[in-house]
Amino acid sequence: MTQPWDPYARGCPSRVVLDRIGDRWTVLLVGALADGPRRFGELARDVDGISQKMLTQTLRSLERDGLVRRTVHAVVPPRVDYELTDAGRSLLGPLSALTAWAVDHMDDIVVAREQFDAVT
Amino acid sequence: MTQPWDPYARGCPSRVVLDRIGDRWTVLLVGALADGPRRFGELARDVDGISQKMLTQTLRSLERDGLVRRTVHAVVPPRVDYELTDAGRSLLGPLSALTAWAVDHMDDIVVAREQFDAVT
DNA sequence: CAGGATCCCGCAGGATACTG
DNA sequence: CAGTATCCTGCGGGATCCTG
Repeated sequence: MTQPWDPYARGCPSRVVLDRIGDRWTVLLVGALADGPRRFGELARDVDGISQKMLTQTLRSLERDGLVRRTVHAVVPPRVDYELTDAGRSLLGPLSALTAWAVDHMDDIVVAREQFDAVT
Repeated sequence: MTQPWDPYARGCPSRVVLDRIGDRWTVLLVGALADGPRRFGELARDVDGISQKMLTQTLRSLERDGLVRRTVHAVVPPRVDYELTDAGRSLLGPLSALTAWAVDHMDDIVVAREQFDAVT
């Protein structure tokens, strides 16, 4: 239980990673790439509500972190594929556990909120 | 695999939950409460870098979602305990999987970033 | 089609001061 | 001690227009 690293400490590298997860779109995007390579436009359509700017930006961050590989095909019109690296795929497990939890508990949470708001 | 709910859809309640996880402090705070009840001041000290405002705010959100229970002891000086509810504790599993992943991969990620930045 | 470049607004969130 | 109240700023992030 005693971890060599303390995620709660400000300087800890693992916290950097947690911050990345804490990005609104990262989780959604990794999930959207779960089933294989996707093109820019596909991702824009799949992840509801994301802007091109955020899509580009998040994709870059993931690429920078070595979680996503970007492949440019020299054709016209341009074609660019994004796919998870091995590291990226390894994140899928923990993430799906999280979304599963989300789906399992969303009803309870919605109810809890309504009760809380009713009192306040 | 085919979920009845689509977390990628904007209106899906599960997305609300994901947004909550996507809060910078939520994950850290839930982790800090893992071992049992904690007082306000303890949490402020344990979670490095959090401001009082954010601590209060995040704690409220968690309480509102039914993940944390707030107990006020009528003594002077005031004493307030925060502890995870059953629902809150159920989040611990998925979350620890995530932090474990973070600790496991942080080195790779740091290296990947340096390489990426070196090229760019 | 895949993005880069800009403009701009809202609000997350920090710092500080005050209170029961 | 455990907050609330207020002020203020950075930047997250959307909308829009442009290019190879």
